[in-house]
Amino acid sequence: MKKLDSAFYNRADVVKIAKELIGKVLITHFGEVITSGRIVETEAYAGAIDRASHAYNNRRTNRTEVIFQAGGVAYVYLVYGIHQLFNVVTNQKDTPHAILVRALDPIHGINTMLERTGKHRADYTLTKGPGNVSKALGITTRHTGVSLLGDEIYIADDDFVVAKKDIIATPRIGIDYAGEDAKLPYRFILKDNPNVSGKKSQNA
DNA sequence: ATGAGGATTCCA
DNA sequence: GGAATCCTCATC
Repeated sequence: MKKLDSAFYNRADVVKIAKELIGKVLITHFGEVITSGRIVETEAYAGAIDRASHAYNNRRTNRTEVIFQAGGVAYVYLVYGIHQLFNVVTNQKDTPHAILVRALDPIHGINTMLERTGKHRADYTLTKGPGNVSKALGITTRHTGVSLLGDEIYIADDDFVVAKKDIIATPRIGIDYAGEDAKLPYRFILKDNPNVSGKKSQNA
């Protein structure tokens, strides 16, 4: 397993990186506890020019500041007062690009994921959807700003091969407020993977 | 100080 | 289809 390095995260094309993250492995290692899963769904958020992005128009607030850091850190925030969403920050300092990880195929630590989520069966809902990804891997808003080059949270390449034709681009989910930008094909899913979130009509 | 709204999930 | 739930942000 090769941990992705700063050269991977610091590139300029956030949409391309979002696509490349499909098939990579997201790992959390807190204390002695390791959980991981293969990334099967991502969404790119193109910063200043993207109405769907929290950093649209270079909006800098306490919350969004971490997105302006150089690529390779975690951006974790709370939505609906309930769910914590894990993002990967990319590009250079002051260019606020981020990629939301929306679904995983569980690999390691499934029993721990069941404990964390309070679920009783390891079915496809365990890491389906961005709220569930964070919950299963134990990621919370405390981890916003954590480096992905460290050992607590990181992404690795285990040489798993994803065929180009098995990666499908679609519009992003839950961003109707973004006007025309809501139509951009910035969401990537691994074809036919049961963990992928959204309705069937959103996965073609 | 206040109020509106959200990159969701779960159940009916 | 609708509630849960609370932080963030813009505005007053």
